[in-house]
Amino acid sequence: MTRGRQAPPWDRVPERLRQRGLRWTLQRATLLTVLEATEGHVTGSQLVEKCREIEPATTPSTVYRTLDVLESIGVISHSHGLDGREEYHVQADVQHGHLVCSICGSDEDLPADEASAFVAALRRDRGFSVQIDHLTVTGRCGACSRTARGTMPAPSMTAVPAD
Amino acid sequence: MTRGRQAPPWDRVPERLRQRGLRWTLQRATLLTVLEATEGHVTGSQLVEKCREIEPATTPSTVYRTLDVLESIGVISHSHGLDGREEYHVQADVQHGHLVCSICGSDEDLPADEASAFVAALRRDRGFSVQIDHLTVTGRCGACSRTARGTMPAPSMTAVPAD
DNA sequence: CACGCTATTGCAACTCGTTGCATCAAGGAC
DNA sequence: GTCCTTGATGCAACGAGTTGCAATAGCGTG
Repeated sequence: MTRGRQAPPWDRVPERLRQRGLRWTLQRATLLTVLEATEGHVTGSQLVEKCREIEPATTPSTVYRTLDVLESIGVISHSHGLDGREEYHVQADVQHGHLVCSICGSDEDLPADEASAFVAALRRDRGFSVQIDHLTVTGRCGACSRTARGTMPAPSMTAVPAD
Repeated sequence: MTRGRQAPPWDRVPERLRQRGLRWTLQRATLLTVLEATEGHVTGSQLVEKCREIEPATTPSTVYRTLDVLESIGVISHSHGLDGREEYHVQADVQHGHLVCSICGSDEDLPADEASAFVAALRRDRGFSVQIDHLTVTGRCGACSRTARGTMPAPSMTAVPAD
């Protein structure tokens, strides 16, 4: 999925911030360094830890606030995992959502074009413009659909004796 | 919303629990009472509070654990709000997901049939069976799409001319 | 280069949920 | 009715994030 696009999303971030009256600080540089070295998605707390490896004085609140800022200028985006926990990922070349399996926890990318019809319909019928990068669809992945016996009424939970 | 269906989802819950070797307790009765009186969605903490109005001794952990149990037998289901916080709702007659606006926070129901093509495609192409009740789509609602001028940085994607 | 405005930081306190554990009690067996 | 198994409860400690606030420090100005 590494098609074209020359400028990485984290390019010229300091300038982009300053243009908006925001500031470039050591803490932000640290976080950006971590993000540049990150592939796929990470949770907020993982980012805090990674930042601490570089800069032990890193504070959670600063990281989370910086993540918000970076998201606002399009450097990253976030969605929510199975438990609603935050998942950040650097803006990929191809916009995508996520398919998370509520049984095994697997997480497949859902390229924007696979959801385009759905997105288009929502825009047409309701004027609702979907933020695909924030979309997380929960359900049962192919493997688990075949494995898990039809025991469960809704693929809601992971376990339960059920006897 | 209240089409056919004779048996409410919370009908015969005690029996259904016992059939699985689970138990019917005062605390569970309290929560069920609250749920029966609830329309739409509620967050976990709201449920805890409502339970406390009836039974002040209510403990959060018990409520959350009971919610898990009730979800496992299909009485309720949950999805995640904008901030990833839990949103519970009693199993409605019509299965639905949610369209949450990241600007004004509005939350429209998305009836299952409006997503059926999307759901069918995912099952066909990937064997993934979507849990529609857990689906929360984030984006801009119709009103905000028209109103929101580039004022807000928030909806990362959709806008952000980055300058 | 010094100045001043205000964005940013770090801390502490707080909210929402989760989890380990010892204790309690539902409810089936006899 | 009493016993006994094991599910359920309450508590306390914890993890992820958020927020108010006073102190700090970018960075545009003059």
